Amino acid sequence: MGRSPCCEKAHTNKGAWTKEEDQRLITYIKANGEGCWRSLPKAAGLLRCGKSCRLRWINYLRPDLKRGNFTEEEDELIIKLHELLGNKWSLIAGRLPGRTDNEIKNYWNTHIKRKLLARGVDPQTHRPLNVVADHHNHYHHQLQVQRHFDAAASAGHHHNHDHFTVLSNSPEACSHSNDDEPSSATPPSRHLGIDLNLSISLAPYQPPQEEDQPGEPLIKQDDETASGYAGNATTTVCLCLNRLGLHGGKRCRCGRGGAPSMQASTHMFRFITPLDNTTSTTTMT
DNA sequence: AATAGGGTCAACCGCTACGTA
DNA sequence: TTACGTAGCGGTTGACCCTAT
Repeated sequence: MGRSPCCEKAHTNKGAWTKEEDQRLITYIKANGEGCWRSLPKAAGLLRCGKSCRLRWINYLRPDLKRGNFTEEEDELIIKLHELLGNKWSLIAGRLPGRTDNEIKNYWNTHIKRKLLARGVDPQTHRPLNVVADHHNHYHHQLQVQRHFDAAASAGHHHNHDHFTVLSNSPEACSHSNDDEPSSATPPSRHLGIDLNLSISLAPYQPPQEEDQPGEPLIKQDDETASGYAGNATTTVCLCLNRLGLHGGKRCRCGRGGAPSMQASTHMFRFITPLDNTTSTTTMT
């Protein structure tokens, strides 16, 4: 019955990490890099579950972590991203370099929730507490945006600061929003006041150089990021939903996504998101 | 000084998604 | 197509810390 445990529980430490354990983990990852968390504990000489090692590294030991208090700007960004994405902490964390999903989740639950309540705003719906909200439409909008995020996040970029833009440039892009949905009134390439210029990146987020041109609803992928790691090799990311992923430097041949015949311009991909029987065309550049 | 209560946050747990054989 | 293994995510827990009494 039930699933098998992720590791041998009988011989693993639990609870707080010691300095010695931390040092072992740091030393091992510096020498061998991240990855293969299951086998890492044994290789590093740690009596820990692989999941525990991964969590410890990601949430505490990673050298690029920004420790310390959240700034007011970070607060507001988290609030806006949460309004857009809901409890997608890893995606929110991707927009806040040096912050972890766990840290943001904790901060949300301990500080921001209270802050919003003090403002008279419901932390879940981001609507005034005295308004009976139409949650369905709000959820629907979030879901659709999340599908875009999830799709790209699934390309294996989870903790590498994926950053996306949902460019709601056309009425169709927000046709699922109800009238009081804030996004319906936001100008192109901005959503809830956030620059959501969409790109998928394995590198830390860099703000876009210039405004995007108005046009179709877009999910944008930077040229640099389209190449995976910022380098010369071009690794195409296919975002056709069923075949999402990296294709080893070759364009996807699924016929819907990055097939060369689909688009004359380079780095431009399209995919169709069959959401509730409406066709949402998304373009990748 | 002792202690109760609340706040914070690191860590764990269970689940899902995805890759591969 | 299916089964299995692994990585990652989000919710929850509990130990520790701080403050008020």
